[in-house]
Amino acid sequence: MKNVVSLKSLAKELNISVSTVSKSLNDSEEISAQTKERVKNLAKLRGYAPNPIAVRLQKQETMQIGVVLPNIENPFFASVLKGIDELVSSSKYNIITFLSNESLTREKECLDYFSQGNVDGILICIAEETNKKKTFDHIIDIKQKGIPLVLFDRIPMQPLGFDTVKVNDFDSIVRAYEHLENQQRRNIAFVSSIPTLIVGRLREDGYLSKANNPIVVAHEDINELKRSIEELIQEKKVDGLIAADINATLLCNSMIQKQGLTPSKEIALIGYVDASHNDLSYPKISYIDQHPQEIGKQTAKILLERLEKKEENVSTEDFVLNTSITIGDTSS
Amino acid sequence: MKNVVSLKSLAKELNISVSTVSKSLNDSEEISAQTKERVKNLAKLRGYAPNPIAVRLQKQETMQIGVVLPNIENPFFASVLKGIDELVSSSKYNIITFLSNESLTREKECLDYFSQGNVDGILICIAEETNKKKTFDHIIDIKQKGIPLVLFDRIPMQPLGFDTVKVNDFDSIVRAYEHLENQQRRNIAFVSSIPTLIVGRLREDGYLSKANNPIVVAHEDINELKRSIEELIQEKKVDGLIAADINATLLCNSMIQKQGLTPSKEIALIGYVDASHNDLSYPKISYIDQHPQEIGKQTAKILLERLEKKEENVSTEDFVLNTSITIGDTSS
DNA sequence: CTGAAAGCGCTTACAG
DNA sequence: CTGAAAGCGCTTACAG
Repeated sequence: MKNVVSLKSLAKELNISVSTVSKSLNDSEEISAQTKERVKNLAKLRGYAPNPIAVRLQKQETMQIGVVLPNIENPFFASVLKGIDELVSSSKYNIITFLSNESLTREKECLDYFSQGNVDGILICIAEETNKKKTFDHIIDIKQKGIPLVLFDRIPMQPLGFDTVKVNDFDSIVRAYEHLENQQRRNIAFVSSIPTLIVGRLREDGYLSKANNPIVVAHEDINELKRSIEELIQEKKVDGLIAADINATLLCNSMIQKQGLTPSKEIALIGYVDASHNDLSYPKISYIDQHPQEIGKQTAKILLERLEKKEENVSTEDFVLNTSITIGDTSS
Repeated sequence: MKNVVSLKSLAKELNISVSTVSKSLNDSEEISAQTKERVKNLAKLRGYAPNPIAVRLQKQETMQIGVVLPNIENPFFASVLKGIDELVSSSKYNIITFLSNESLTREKECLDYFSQGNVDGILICIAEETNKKKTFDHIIDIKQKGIPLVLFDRIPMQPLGFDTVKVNDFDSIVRAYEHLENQQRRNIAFVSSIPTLIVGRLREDGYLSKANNPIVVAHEDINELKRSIEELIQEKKVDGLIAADINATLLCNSMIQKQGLTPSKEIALIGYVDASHNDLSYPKISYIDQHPQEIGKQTAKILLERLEKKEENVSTEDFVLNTSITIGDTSS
């Protein structure tokens, strides 16, 4: 029903062989200009498009790139995906998107599927559960299959032997700290809802490297975190907050607002937010911009390059992208 | 390099024919239990997985579903995608995600690609540009190809002959209006950044059906909208705001906050927000919950059913899902 | 310059 | 119960 027009049907109509039709459409040197013309004209007329599945079987390429995202509802990953899409959509490849929903089991299923010959390359940010359990065998296995894979954002401390793309988390927080110091903030606390996540630990380390009397408030449970932040603010011992992730940032801002404090007066805040959302809000929260689209683009770029040159033994690279600080109303 | 283990290699190792191996692995009745055992054991031992491309070519199915989203950075669509993923990932299909980025041209490219035999079914929300130009030929063309397609969210007024899934936009706003009326709000304005979008018009119509002295503030340009909202609030002639979309909602809230007004006191607000973001914010904005994941699930469900029974001439259905109102701090 | 043949890795009537 | 053959729709050495 779909592709009634095939190489065979074109060949029959033109009274020539399938091979000649195929070669003509692929602009082979072997074929006379005249024949090519005839074939191409009819092909256009009949609206011929090669059956992609057949081409892939023949070429032994899937033309597809598998992407595993931990959580599409986190705007960070949505933007990363947009960046990936921008690069991939202008290549010959397509994206198959899988969501691990932070589950190790699901992540394994995704990689299993991918490694069964369904994709030519893989882009993955590991799930929270994977991060916690430090189980990476299913990822390392991909190497045996000869499928290029690029890790992004949450990069395990131990090298897994793949290209990686991340931002300078440690430095980002150091610079956020310095920014608050320049605002004469002297009692700066660190608030996190991702204490066990790799990026969360790096950010905390950045904070600890600067703070003389560190105050760290960290809970994975949002309600607990909320209560702790509330206490922290009510005690009035801090005049600056650095939040390690979007949830912590929103909670900090929310608690400050609820207390009726003036943004950036009694207490300054810098953290991580969704840029487009933040731009339309008041107060605009000062934030560390990770340029998620750039992360996506860089990740895709590396994979596309790998796919292009297909050399298996090239050593892997670790890309570290820079963040920038956008100052809003909560620190000025 | 990838699939060194194939039916052929298994057959050779077992000294039986490829067809017997194939049938054994597919649990054919024709094969003896003993042979099946031998084959399956070796297959497991060698880690055999059928080459998906070859299977697809044979079965004339791609096992893939194409999804076109206008804007992945809008949390609404991110959640819809999550809903779609939830259903599709437990089926035999996979999702190929394309982003139209609100461009008609890009949307056409996506559908062209899909219709060239790359997917078995399509899920699409049309781009803003498509909506504006009312150009739907590229969508209607899909019907000739016999590929099932389901439209969601932005459903053109004129029927295109496909299944559709949307929410009751008109009624949603009517109920939001009534909610504010119950709060003794008497001068309720309508604020929109999507005046030309189908859903925006329906929402506006809902508002107009209720308001005696309607005040509509609508601009696609965010900065203009911002100025207009500011004026509207400063004039102090309204005590209630209904926002038609996430951007309008955030701007309204931001302007109210900036004026130092107490949430829900001088002026009430209800609109559209990202639920998870809103839950962590203060003030929590009262909002119309569209249950985007449910939209995604319903959309995917319909397509999967179509794919299952493959009847071509079944009449199409229009599904209208209900929204609900979640009351926050901005109206109580 | 054109075409017959083999093959990509599978499935499935059909024969034995 | 097993296997040889044809075919899914292409591509590409190879012969002519």
